[in-house]
Amino acid sequence: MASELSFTEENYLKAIYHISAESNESVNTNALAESMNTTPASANDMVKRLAQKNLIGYQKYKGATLLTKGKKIALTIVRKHRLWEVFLVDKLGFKWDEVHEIAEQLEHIKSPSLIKRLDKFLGFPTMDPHGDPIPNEDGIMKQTRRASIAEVAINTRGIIVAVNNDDTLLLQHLDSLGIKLGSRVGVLERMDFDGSVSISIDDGPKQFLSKAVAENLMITLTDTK
Amino acid sequence: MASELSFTEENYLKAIYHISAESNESVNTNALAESMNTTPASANDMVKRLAQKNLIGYQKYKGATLLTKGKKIALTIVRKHRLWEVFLVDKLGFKWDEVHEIAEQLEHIKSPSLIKRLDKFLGFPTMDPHGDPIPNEDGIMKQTRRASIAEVAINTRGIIVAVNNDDTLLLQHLDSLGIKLGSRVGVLERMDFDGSVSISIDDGPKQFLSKAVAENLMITLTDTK
DNA sequence: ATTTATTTTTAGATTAATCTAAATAATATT
DNA sequence: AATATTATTTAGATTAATCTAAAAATAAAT
Ligand SMILES: [Mn+2]
Ligand SMILES: [Mn+2]
Ligand SMILES: [Mn+2]
Ligand SMILES: [Mn+2]
Repeated sequence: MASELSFTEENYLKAIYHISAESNESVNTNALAESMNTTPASANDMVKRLAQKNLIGYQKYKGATLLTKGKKIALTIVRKHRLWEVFLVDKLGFKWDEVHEIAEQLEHIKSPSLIKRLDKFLGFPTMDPHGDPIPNEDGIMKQTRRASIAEVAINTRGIIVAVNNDDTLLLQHLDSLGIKLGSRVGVLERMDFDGSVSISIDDGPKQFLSKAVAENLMITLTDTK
Repeated sequence: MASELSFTEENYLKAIYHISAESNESVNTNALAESMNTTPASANDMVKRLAQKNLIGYQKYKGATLLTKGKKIALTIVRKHRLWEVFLVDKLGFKWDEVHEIAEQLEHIKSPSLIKRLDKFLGFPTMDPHGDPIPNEDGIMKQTRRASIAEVAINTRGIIVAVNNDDTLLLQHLDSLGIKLGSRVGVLERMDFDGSVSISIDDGPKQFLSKAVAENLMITLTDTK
């Protein structure tokens, strides 16, 4: 049977999913431990547990990879996390930099019908407040083509669809600049010296972003004119 | 510091609250164990833990009582449970007999601002879908005067505000009779032989209720005419 | 190819929450 | 008052999840 996973097991599966989504490689113990804010010994213990349950593939010294069943669970957690974030922002009026920790708890509520109804109540959203795609019930999410403002060509225009960083300080900085999801961005100039860029938001005045900030701002390419 | 209670500790506090709400006596080990679906040994262990934390008063062989701090926590859990039940019914369209188990999970989400916003989003309700009062932030709830249909005088009129039983079979039976919270009831007759009663719902046709059903239907007294 | 450094795994402890079975205390019954 | 019954507590184990410290394997550097 499904045998009901613990919150901890679910969180590990999600961490393995997120880490391997970037690298496409098997997830090594140290990276997993760091992501989970725990020790390599603990991560190793859990990896063995999850392998036992046929949720991940694991061989000694060779890291972990999600198996079909584990990946499906991970995507369900991601789906719930992002749907709840939409609820918190759209319905309860939270700001987008306040919702992650609460969603971290809500994502573990076990009730398929709850998520079905929540999805409908929210109007079947495809993106969370940070622009990350929401997997559907089958774990499929439409991958929008993206690039960071730091790497995009001059004169590129696009729409901000994601911020690759949950750091509250960054999110608040963006708020103060009037930058939010859905903002239309034009990339005007790039200083080769430090990688900083000048941009305009919604055809407003020129503003400057450091490379560190620009790297975290993902846009969909709409127009290169 | 608050030191963050576990779900289990919260559930025990809530159970102690509910059991002692009826009897006004200290809660004995066996009753607590039964309510928690566990063994007396486990309940006894937990009672010692909670006493250690000054949440409950406890002396060997003399049962447990909530202390100020523990009662406040218990009432917060009850508040969250009932607010979430309102959400599930009013916003997501669940039926009132489907929400308890989900609320049992949601009640443990830790975020005061979430509950504040949820309360506002729901329009500051004072009753949950089963007619139970929702404690405010200070743990105060307005106690409506209630009586069961089984004990009320003939010709009493009132509004159904609670069903004293979570049994799905009962709740479905009531649904089939068109009886729900907020229904206006007139008590027409009572058979002394078996305690069954005839009533009308919302001035509709005469319907019969067994004593067992009538006992679980609580009304507020509006009119004795 | 050795040596050094890093990563990964194991061994052994700890804490929360639970259980079974046995012991003890409190009640109830003769 | 002695005995039987019931309620409560303790003793000893178990499981999940975690840790520290030590051992083993792999990778990197000389
Ligand atoms: Mn998030
Ligand atoms: Mn989580
Ligand atoms: Mn309930
Ligand atoms: Mn609960």
